[in-house]
Amino acid sequence: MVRKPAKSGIKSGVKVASTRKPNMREAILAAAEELFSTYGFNAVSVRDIAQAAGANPGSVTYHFKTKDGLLLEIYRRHCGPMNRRRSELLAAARRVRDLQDRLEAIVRAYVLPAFTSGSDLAGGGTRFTRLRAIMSAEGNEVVRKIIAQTFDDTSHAFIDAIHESLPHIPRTDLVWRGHFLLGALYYTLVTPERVSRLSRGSADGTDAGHAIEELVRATVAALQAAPLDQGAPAPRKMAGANPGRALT
Amino acid sequence: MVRKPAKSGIKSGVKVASTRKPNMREAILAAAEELFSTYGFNAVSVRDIAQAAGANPGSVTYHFKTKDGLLLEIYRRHCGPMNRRRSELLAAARRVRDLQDRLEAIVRAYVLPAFTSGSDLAGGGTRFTRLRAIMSAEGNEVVRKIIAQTFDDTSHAFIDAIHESLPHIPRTDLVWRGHFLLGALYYTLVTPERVSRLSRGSADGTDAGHAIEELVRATVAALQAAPLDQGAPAPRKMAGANPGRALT
DNA sequence: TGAATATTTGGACGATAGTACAAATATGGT
DNA sequence: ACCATATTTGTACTATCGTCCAAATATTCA
Repeated sequence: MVRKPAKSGIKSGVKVASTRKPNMREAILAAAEELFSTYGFNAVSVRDIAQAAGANPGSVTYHFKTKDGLLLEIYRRHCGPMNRRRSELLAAARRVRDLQDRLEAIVRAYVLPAFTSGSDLAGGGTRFTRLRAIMSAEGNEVVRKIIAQTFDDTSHAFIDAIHESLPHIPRTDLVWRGHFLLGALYYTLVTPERVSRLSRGSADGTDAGHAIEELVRATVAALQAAPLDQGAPAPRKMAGANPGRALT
Repeated sequence: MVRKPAKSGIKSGVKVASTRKPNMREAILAAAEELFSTYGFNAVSVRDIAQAAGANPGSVTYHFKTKDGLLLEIYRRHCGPMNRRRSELLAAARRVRDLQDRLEAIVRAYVLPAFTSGSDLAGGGTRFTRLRAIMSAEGNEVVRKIIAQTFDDTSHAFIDAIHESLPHIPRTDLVWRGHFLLGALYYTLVTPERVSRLSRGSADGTDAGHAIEELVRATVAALQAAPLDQGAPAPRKMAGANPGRALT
């Protein structure tokens, strides 16, 4: 890691009785989640995590075998609950009668679980979503597999639900717009203070509730836009759009 | 770096006469740009760059002093031309009579320079934009300063132009939607193959022209959406939205 | 050509990375 | 209390990191 000049108040080599962790495994997971989601996977060392958790570097190896294993466990922790919550909200949204309201409910069902932390572990919350954002940019190998087998199903379900509300728009366009939604969501969580700066203080980038509403409003409008002409799109390919890249 | 199992055809220690670089400095810059934009700043070592450029690790130090200096020089290379092109296109867009067309032209003026590579260096192209995307996620220290003093002006100019076309929408909402545009743009460049996969082959995520059109269409619609009620937004703050985070 | 300068080379430095492992300690059931 | 097991600790190993530097080589220009 590069940052964090200030050493925590713990003097090296001195035991701190009051800080004894009842479950070190959980403490390591929490510390890793926080550090990874802040600085990225590559920039954080196992020793950084151990120190932040008040543990010994060897403990990390003992509980999770490797650094990748630790990342894997974090994903395992959150993916299930988050997607389950999404499914619940999606099912409820599907029952909304008014088509306009239903579409908005669907989008909200997708966005909300990424922000709220549920029972502080269940949904995942902003920390985990921020982690996913960083991992998608860094293109981590381990994450790619988890995503493909965990999130693609959920994404399909949402696209399908949206397609039902907007049957006149080709699926392809809806896929693109869902893709844009995810990008906007990630970027909002990764750089919350930029909005504050650009709007000269009139908006607060750290106001999650407001961010959700803005995102939902914008996404619904984007989804409803007229589809592109099926005619003749530009043929040019992107230069070096490296094939093995990550996702979600 | 973690990937790239296959060693390039160059045998170690054997001179390759035909591959002699006339300008090693440029070769290093190109290699660094490609590697950084693919694997991120932290995951790529100076030695990786030197090898990819057919240079000696010491040469990198000689030309750019530090790894950060190399990154800085890459930004210097691209920021000027890209923002100049944006200004040109924005000026032209402002002259469009029809309000709807003008708005679309403005958005296109923002998006286009991020995709096209101009004279293969001038505009920057997808490689540089992909690099910016990754750097914003990794939260690099060096980049933060460059962004604040280089891109914020441009962003303001675009927000202002959009505001002129949509005077009934508060600036705050337009800032949010511009923010979402940038996130969508970044995410599209970072994970181009995901769209292909989710749309079951009917769309090609590496088709830059199509991506641009989809992005413009969606963004214009989002910008035109009715603003949020000024009423009572949710008060909750995002957990751990770490203050020192990057941007653009 | 020869001297001055610019660049490249190869090796080295200390720091830190991920991981492994034996010894020390804590824990829980009988 | 005792033993078996689970966990924590401290340390060490190897690999690689960014950076430095003196010598070797290329280049430029009077």
